[in-house]
This record gives sequence, structure tokens and C-alpha cells, in this order.
Amino acid sequence: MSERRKSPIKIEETQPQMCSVDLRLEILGQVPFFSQLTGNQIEEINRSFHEYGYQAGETIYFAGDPAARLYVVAAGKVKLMRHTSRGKDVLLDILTPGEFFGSLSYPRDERYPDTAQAQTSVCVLAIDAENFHQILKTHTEVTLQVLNVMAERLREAYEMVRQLSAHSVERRIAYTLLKLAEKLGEESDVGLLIQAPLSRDDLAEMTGTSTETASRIVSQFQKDGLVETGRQWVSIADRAGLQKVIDEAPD
Amino acid sequence: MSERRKSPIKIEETQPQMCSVDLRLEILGQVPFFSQLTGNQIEEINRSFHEYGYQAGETIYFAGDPAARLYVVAAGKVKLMRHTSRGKDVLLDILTPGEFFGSLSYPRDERYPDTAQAQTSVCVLAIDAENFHQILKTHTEVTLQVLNVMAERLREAYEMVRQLSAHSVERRIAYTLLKLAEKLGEESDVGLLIQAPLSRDDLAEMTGTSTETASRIVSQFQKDGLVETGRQWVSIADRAGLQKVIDEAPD
DNA sequence: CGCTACGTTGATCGCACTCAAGTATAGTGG
DNA sequence: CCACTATACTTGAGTGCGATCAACGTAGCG
Repeated sequence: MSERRKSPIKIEETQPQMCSVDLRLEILGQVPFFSQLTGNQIEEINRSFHEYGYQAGETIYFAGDPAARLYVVAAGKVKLMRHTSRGKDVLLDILTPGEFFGSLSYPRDERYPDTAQAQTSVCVLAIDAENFHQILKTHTEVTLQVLNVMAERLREAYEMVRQLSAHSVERRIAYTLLKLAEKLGEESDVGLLIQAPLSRDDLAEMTGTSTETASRIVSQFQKDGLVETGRQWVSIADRAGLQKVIDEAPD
Repeated sequence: MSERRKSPIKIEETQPQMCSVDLRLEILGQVPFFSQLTGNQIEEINRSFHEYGYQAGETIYFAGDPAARLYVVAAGKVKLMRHTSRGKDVLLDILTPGEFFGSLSYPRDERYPDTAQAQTSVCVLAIDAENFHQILKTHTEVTLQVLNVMAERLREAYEMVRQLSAHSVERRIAYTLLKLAEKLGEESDVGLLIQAPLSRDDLAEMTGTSTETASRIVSQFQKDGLVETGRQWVSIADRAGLQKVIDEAPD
């Protein structure tokens, strides 16, 4: 049908295993909740971080592991997910550089409630939970920033709950695509491209549906000219059209 | 069938409109994130708070209202909910004394993303968002406590997402009942009674289903001897049995 | 040039929504 | 104290969305 659909226009984000040694300072400075600190302060904080590299698909930690560290994404994308009894995973969020995940409450014997997995090859900076707690105690502004981020995430999580409770799969997928485009979108010749390897499976896990249904809906969106899509990528062709699906759906 | 099921053993929590004038200090002291402060500090903070009373069913604020204040529940229960296009509301949480809600990020022109409604007659303490921000800036320990609470809520919200994505209505209701019992439960002669007016409608809104389905499931639970129930109340008769429903359900 | 993972499409089936009466309970006023 | 009413709850029948099972294209990768 569509001829040159086969060429996925997505650039494969590949980082050399580790992120360059002292690019770290720059990255930490760009982290939203360190942004108010001085160069010296960041340099000091930097010493508490260690860097780790992961290949796409590798797991950074599993749900249930003892929660020891807080991570910051330096480069690449990280999937935050929860498992269920059978293979039915749930994809909660896709994290981009500057965002954090892992344990931020110092308390002792806690365990990670979710699993973090590298979606692309990725470089993360990790800090011991206790050390991070120390930073929070020393730098009030940082804590307030972290709090703001948490509040925002809670809002979004509640919005997911609302979507799942009240909207049809079609609407949820439309909503999710727009949200992803907002976060990961890059202008390209096929529209607003979601810059991450996004399979039908991922989309299904984000919207609480099955792979097959996600596939059907995305195909329909493509036929309707709302998106361009291929293997592991989706691009928004008609933003307003997708918004219309959300607003005007019967339910 | 069951004879004396008609008498709901639930005590109606009724507070005289306002909470007694300087019981406030005691209440603020019991608030988890003020617990580390000294009496003097609490007394000072107390001056920034104003008290308000609401009747059961009254709305404290609507989603969309400008977010001006942070509230603390002093007495009674508060429902946190989100609306959808049609009457399909979603019940996100039931807040008990000591818990906070409303705006905790000082930023300017934000709006409440959800609606707060008195579930029982209720007394709340309110503080201007800016003043609260001032407190956070002054008292690091408080901010850390607030952060912990937010982290916990985020975990629970993610758990709701997982439930909605992957589990059957039966499982979700069983889970929700157990969670509510944990939070609001009181031993009684009909088992572990959920101490709050809990209608089938509420339950439906918490689990993303319809009133009718919630009713059917709860009735079934009753027939199976898992719960005792009546108009606006549910009591857990067989905790292990409910847990079994969660663990052993086919899905 | 296979092999594997991703994607599509079809057919069937069941859970849960909807619409529609009907029953019970608590609160109200006579 | 008892009808009366409003609200909660129950139960039934019909329907449809979306899950599941199954088989087959298709792209990338070694």
C-alpha cells in the first residue's frame, strides 16, 4: 500500500557503552533538580555518583530487589514497568535524560516496586540512597525540586488511572501517542516522530490492552491518516485529528 | 437469607461543624510530616492554618479551580476524585485525619487536577500554598517527610494502574476492599469493618467498573462468606478468603 | 539466506457494560 | 409510630468491546 513506509526514519540512539568521563558534570548540571546549584556544588555531588552502561533490553534492576540506589538517566531511554503474575507487564513511564528513578527514600529495607529496563542503549548515573538523602538534607532547594517532580508524576499517574477507568482503548492509545509525542517528539519528514523504539507491545503495555488490539487501532489510525508507522516506530501525522479522537469519542 | 443484616453496624462519624478551637495543635502534632517538630514550632505553624468545616457530600474544591491552598484532614474522611466527560467519576483515594491534599507546589497559576469532596462531615485545616512553601524552605525534615508520603502515593497510584491494566473486576474489588480495610478497618462483631460510608458506587469508581457489576461481585462475595455488607457499608469476614481471590484468580 | 522478533488480520468467545425493572433501607414528616 | 419518599442496592436480559487463539506477512540481523 504505502511504498516507502518500510524505511523507519528513526535514528538509532547508540551511546558508546559508558558516557564520556567528565561529560557527567554537564549532565548533572542539566538535571532539573540540580539546576539551581553552583558549579562547585555540582562537582562535589558528582563525586557521589557512579556511572553504568546498559545495552538495549538489559534490566537495570528488578522489582523486588533491595532498593539501594537512586539513578539519573544520562543518555538514552529507560522503561519503568511493573510485572504481573503472567507475562502481562505494565509500562508505567519512559524516562529521558535528566529524569530520575529508583529509590529516593533513604529508609532501610525497602524494595523496588517496579523494574527498570534499558529501552535503548543507555548511560545512567547512580548514587547510594543514603548519600542522596544526605544531599537532600543539605540542599533544601533540591528537595523542593524533587518534590515538584514527584507531584507531577503523581498527577500523571492519576491521569492514567482515569484513562484506564473511563476511556476506550482507542482513546487511550490516541492519548498515549500524543503524550509520548510531547515528551519524545521530533519533527521529521513523516511528521512528529516519537523518538524511541516503540513497539505495538510497548503501546499495549502502556494502555492496558493486548498487542493485537493495539496493532488494530494503530493500523486504523494509519488508514485514517492520523499517524505514520512502521516496525518499532510511530510518527504523528495529524495531531489535531488524534486530539479529535480523544475529544469526540462516544464514551 | 441473612436475618440481622439489615442493621448496619457502622457508626456515623459526625463532627460538630468546626473542630474544637485548640485541638488544632494536637492534630497538627499528629500529622506525620510535622511529627518531628517541637511544640513551639508547631504552635508557630499553627498560626498559618485556618480551619473549615464541610458537611458530608459538600465539595471542598473542584478540579480546575485555581490551586491556592494545601489542606490537612483534621477529622472525618475526604474523597479525592477525578471527573470525566460524562458522570463517570473516578475515585482516587480516601483521605483520613493527618493526610494532606490540595496544592503543595507553590508555583503560580496551577489548577487543582482533581476534586476534593467531604465523604463524612469533616474538618480540614488549610494553609496558603506560599506559606506552606515557606515552611518547607525553613524545615528540611518536613520536606523530606512530605516527599516520602508522595513517593508512597505514587507507588500506590502505579499499583492502581497495574490492577486496572491486568486484573479482572473481581480481583480489583477484592484488592480494593482489603486495602480499604487496612486503612480504615475497625474490628467489629461482623468482622473487620471498613469505617466509612462506602457505597457500591464508590467501590465502582475506585475499581473502574459500573455500579451494577460492583454490586454483583460484592453480593457474590457475601454469598461466599467473604464479606458482610449492607447499605453503604462493607465488612471483611474472611480476610484470607479475599486474599485467595486475588492470588488464585485465573487471570 | 534462513532465523527470529515484530506486526497484521481473522474468527471466536466471554467478561463486563448498558438498559431496565424491581426490592430494600434510612430518613422524613404526619 | 407508621406511611412516604428518596436513595441505595439487586437482579435480569441483551449486547458489544476487546481478549484470546491461530495463522500468516514482513523486517532486520547474524
